[in-house]
Amino acid sequence: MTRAPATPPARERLLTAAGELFYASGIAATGVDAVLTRAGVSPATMYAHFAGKDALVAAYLGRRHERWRLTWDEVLAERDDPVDRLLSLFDAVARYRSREGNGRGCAFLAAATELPADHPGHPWLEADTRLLGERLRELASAAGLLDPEEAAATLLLLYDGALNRFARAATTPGLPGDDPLARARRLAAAWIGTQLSDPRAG
Amino acid sequence: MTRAPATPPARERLLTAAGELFYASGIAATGVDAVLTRAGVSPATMYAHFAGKDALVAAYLGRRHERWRLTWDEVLAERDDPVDRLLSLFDAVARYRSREGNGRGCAFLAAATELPADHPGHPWLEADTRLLGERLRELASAAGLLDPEEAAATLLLLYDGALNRFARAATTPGLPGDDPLARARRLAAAWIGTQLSDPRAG
DNA sequence: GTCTATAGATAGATAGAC
DNA sequence: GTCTATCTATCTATAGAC
Repeated sequence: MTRAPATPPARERLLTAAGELFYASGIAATGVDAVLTRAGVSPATMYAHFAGKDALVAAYLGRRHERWRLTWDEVLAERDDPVDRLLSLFDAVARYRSREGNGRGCAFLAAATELPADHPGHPWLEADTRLLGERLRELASAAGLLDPEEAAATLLLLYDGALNRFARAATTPGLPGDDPLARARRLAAAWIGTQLSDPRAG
Repeated sequence: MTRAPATPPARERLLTAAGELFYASGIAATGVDAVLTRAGVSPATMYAHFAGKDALVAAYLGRRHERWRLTWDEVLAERDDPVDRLLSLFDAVARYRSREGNGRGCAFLAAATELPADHPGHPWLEADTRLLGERLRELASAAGLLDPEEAAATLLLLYDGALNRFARAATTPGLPGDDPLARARRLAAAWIGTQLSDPRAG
């Protein structure tokens, strides 16, 4: 076990700076130069670690996906009740937010608007969506919901809604209602209730 | 009444081209040059009509806001039942989409990620959110819902969710469930039902 | 109102030394 | 692995003519 250096290596500082700037100001609008300045790294060093800006963007998205997945894993490991496990999506977002402070909504959806389809970071956007779809289907199935596909679609809708509301709130204060995450969870729980007692409702 | 020219004037062609490119590829990623080429307009002409790219972006957002508002007005004018009027939000989105074909979700939310807070187009992002909040509150109130604030927050959540699902579907096919707009409307209608019969549910 | 040609700023990326 | 200095392409914007 090696001792952690006082200053993280350049690659690490680059990813941290990229994560902050790309998320806060958008990917296209953030120049490589801004990332370098914030990281305190020289251009040559960056290009020694990453093939170019595109590769840095892809690494940023990959790291974000990984952290989100681990957070969700962590929350899932704490839940036993099948319905709680299905609703863990919203608890995981809350935990991720308290940790990483993503006050501007979903980084992957934002990136989806900015990146062309052939961008090297694009697979991570697909991975994010696939993870959500597959897990929600499995958890809905395990919770005994008759139509896991329908359940996954409903929870995904509420999840996307909550994240989008964060993005909205970041630009315009004074919106109706606060804590969209809690609201989305409540709505999801109520909907799941209707599915358990009467499979044809909803 | 003047006759419409065979070729729209440069200003019009610029706004059309900007609308297509900014929406499809993102604002920051789209150069003025690309807009000029698509519009078939020279740089000098563009700068005669708009102070700069920022002003063009603001005009693009303003036009989009106006068209969306008019579409919603139009749908509202066709509805008499108070609950139908509240749900008209989703019908208006459907009509707007069939007309303008916004297959990538909400342009204002996408712009919110890209534009800095002091950008001249920013007021339009706020106008979009304010329009949604105020109208939904009024319509919920007129529909006799006891807590219009709560209703507006719920419908806004579902609206944002549906639009985000479109953005997601544009990058990753094969998601659970289709037609997020119809799903959002169904969920909204069901929720409104619980509010009318029992004000404390939900 | 519209064009051609070009200036000026900034972005992404590289060379070569330590 | 990391730096300073620089190159080149691109982008926004302007000058001056028709």
